[in-house]
Amino acid sequence: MPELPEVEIFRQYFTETSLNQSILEVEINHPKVVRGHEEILKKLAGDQFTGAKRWGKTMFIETGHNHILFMHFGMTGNLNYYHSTVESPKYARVIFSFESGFKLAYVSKRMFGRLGVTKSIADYAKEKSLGKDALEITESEFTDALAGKNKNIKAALLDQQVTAGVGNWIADEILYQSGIYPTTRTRDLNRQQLITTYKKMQEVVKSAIAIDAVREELPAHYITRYGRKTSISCPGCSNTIERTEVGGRGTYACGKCQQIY
DNA sequence: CGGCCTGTTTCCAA
DNA sequence: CTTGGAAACAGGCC
Repeated sequence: MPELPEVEIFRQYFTETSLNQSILEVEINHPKVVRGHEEILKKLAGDQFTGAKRWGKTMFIETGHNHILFMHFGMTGNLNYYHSTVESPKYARVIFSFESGFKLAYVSKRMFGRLGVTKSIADYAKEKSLGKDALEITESEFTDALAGKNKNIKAALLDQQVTAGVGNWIADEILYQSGIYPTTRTRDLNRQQLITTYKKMQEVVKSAIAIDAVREELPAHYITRYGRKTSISCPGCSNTIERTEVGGRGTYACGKCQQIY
């Protein structure tokens, strides 16, 4: 699930459910997903969550004190808010109980995600070398960050140090919408093509957020609408969308509508 | 049983 | 320093 749009929806969900109520207890069902000392997470008991921000695929939760809870969701994480009379969701790895009788679970099936406490968002971003968020980065910052890179454009888009938030399916969609084949070397793209890529990145990310990151509701001219199980035909030319591997990741593209430059 | 997966890190090679 | 490949993490689904 969690690329930028999904994490943004998690952030909205969190904001609507979990703010400004006392935390009674922090239950750690699986210590492996906690980065750093478990004790520091437990100390959130008695505190409250006061706000939530997002940078790329990471969510940052502000508290009444001077520490920030970060959550990264890996490939299979999400949040679940429910009443304590209801059974906790499967794969709930960390559970925050509130005075209200509700709970918030950090759910992670494959446990690739991590959560923990950091001093500030800037500290975390620096430690992880996060580039500017895909929605925050300006056109010229984006083209500057890509200029001269020798790696293929898909790998560059996935590089969180270039811009943070783009994941595998968004990268495929950006390149499909831009008419650029994923293996094109970044330095072989001219400025105008990089600007197109930037604009399509904004468009894809924003439209995914607008439909609450429910893939099936993406526009009909998107190729990533149906996930990756069924073979689909290109909305532009009706050829079958090909599946290849680029940078070790499954990649979908149209060999006719996307050019190698 | 084998292959695949919306992510990241680490190690190694060129 | 840059790039890319492979493995590892864990659990399911087809």
